[in-house]
Amino acid sequence: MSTPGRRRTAPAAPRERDRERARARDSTETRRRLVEAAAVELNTHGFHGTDTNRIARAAGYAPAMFYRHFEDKRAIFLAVYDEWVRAEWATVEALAAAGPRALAEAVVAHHERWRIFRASLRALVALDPIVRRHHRRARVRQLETLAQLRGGPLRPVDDALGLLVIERWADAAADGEAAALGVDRADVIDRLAALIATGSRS
Amino acid sequence: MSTPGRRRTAPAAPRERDRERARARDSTETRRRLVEAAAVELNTHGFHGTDTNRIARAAGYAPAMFYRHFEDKRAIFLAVYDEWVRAEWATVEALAAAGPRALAEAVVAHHERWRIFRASLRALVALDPIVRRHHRRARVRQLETLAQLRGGPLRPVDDALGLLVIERWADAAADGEAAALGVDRADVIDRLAALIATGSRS
Amino acid sequence: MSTPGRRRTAPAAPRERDRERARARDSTETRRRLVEAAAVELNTHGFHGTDTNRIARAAGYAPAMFYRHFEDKRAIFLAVYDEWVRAEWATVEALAAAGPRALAEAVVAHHERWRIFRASLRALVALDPIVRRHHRRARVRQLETLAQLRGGPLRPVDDALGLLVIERWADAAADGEAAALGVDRADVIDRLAALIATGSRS
Amino acid sequence: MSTPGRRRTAPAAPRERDRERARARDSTETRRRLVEAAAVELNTHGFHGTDTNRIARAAGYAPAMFYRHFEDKRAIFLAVYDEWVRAEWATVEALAAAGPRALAEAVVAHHERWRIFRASLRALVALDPIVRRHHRRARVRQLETLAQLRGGPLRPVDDALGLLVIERWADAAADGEAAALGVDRADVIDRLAALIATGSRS
DNA sequence: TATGAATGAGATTTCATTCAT
DNA sequence: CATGAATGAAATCTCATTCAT
Repeated sequence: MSTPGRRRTAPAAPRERDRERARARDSTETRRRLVEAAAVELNTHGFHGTDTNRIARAAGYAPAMFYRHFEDKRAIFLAVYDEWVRAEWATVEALAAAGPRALAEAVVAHHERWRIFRASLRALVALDPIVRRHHRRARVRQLETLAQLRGGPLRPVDDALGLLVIERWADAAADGEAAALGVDRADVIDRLAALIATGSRS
Repeated sequence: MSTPGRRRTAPAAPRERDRERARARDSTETRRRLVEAAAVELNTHGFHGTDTNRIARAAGYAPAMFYRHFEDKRAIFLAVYDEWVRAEWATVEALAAAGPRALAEAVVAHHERWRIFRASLRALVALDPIVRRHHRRARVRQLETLAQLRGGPLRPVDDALGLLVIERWADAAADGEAAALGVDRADVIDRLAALIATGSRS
Repeated sequence: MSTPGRRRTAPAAPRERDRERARARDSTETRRRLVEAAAVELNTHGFHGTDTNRIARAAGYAPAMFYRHFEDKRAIFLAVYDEWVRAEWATVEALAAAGPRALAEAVVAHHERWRIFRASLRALVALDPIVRRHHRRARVRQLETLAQLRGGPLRPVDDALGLLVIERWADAAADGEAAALGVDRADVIDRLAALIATGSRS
Repeated sequence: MSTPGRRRTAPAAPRERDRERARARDSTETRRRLVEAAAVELNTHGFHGTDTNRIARAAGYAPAMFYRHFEDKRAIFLAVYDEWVRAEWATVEALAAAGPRALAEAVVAHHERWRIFRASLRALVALDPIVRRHHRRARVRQLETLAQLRGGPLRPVDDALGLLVIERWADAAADGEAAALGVDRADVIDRLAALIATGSRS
């Protein structure tokens, strides 16, 4: 329409939602909720199966709200990724003392929980230069953390290739690929534990 | 532009065209062309960035032609995948005698060529049950081929986990991930060669 | 959704529409219909009040059809503009021999019919560089046609400024602006006729 | 960017800010600022390209503030228009004694400054009845002022059509339309001066 | 076999406008 | 007076897929 001043809808505030809404009137909290909702959506439908309107709705907001907090879908994807990394390394650090087996178990469990999300991550890293850059920075940090945990200096080749193997095996255990190849979860965890224990000298 | 229907295929001289047409009357030839075109598209834009109309046009056909040969986009994706596996193992078999280094080199090169396609593959394997099933069957066959190549019996855990490592390292070398972690292509190939030589006893 | 192969709707062909449809299966005819429908929409709601989905629907097509024929809304706007210019000059040429009064009358009538469309045109010419360029080219051609009609050589300043005055007065008569200033349609036509007769020596 | 709420206004030093705040407590001052900001926005992006949130932000306020002072976007548009008319006639009156050339020059300069805004004005006048009514009232007043300036009685047809020509030529000079038709600014000003000098007896 | 035209359905994104404080 | 958060409602554009010939 060319003339201004239309408006048709009467909002009508649903009773039950009021308290939620009240709490949500805080920008960082809103953002947190969006990220949380996005994590679930992305981990259920993958990046391309997720739509921003649904993320917003799932978080309890109107579609437009999404764009007040994130430039686009990729941006929230990266936010979820950061959160994911944070959570994984929190776990790893918490279990550092508990020994390699516990660590291996935790890593696999973490990958199990985030199976779909991780699949999208890998695809986007290959397809989207911005995601790639972001991912690589995080990787380098992971490597440093790993070296610190091990207490030794960074051994580029070993640590890097070892990290990739850990990830790959954890993914394979997590999404049933290992099982499909006749290797069961426990076997993978054994190997992972061994790998973590010795470092990645293959 | 206001006119639709941008063609991408070169028209070809009348004479030659007739012969092409004649050949094209052959259903398998048509299919082959579609798969070939799809391979390029998929390996350039990824699964979600590829559009079936473009595949058909790139192969020299109208959009509807696509659906005479493939149920849907996934179907042609799987056809490309099969072709990809075939090509890889043809290479592997051809080089089996040339020693582990040559093999490692060839595998990395192959992954380099198919970087984008592989990224989509990994994502779809996680997201789409049909792709997953298809992929797993191919994997099992790969494992058998591998054992044959090695001349020994199948050692499930070692061979399976080894295969995953080969793939992962080859991908990492192929898409620059290794380099980003401070490991250069040659290092990866060294390790791959070593891995292939010993089998996967890590 | 991330997995391919959904499709839910059964099209159901409305009986009565069949013949229309059949005729429409011709690209230039479709384009013509879209332009025709766009002319009506644009001349009713203005450029910003017009939506491409409505144009397509009004022409008897699904929204997507619009984009097979026009890059965007501006493109169809320009197509309508071209058609408008064509129609106006066809009229002018047809009436060239009928004398200045008849011409003046016809021009005002034409502007009356296209009042809203012209309003958008003027705004877009100022705001959109591409529309501006397009418009200016058409203007130069108009000037040449005008000189030819008059039988004399092009007198840049007189002809150009005269053309602007013709347009402005015709617009003013057409949209009631003249009336609001106490000048009625007939007066404007008198003046226009005089102006056309003498050329624009003010 | 993933964070919302890009501010455009410079924060201003604490001291000075207080005083600004104090002044801003004055409702008319707030209104004035909004109108000023709106003038810039409207004259940069046109009516449809201007967003009320941006107007408010540019004026140093939150979006909601806009709606405390104006019913809707059209309302502020009309306020800017009034201001525009006021400014133009102030100029005209100031230069009345300076002769037609100076006047013509000033009018063109004024239109140059407000090129985009005027384009939106013309479109809205045609499309929006309320803007139209408003505009017409202002026009009638202009006509009266014009007659006063000239010192003679109102000659409806001549004055009205003359006013339209002045406007049209000034616009054409202002937005380069004249130049595109091969008439340069100086020529337009000559003609305008002549027109102003004689009144509009064409 | 082959086609060009056609489409339903939706995802992304924007904006005028209101609400709770 | 002033605000930041929030939103309903759409418009643009894309794409896998089918239809009529």
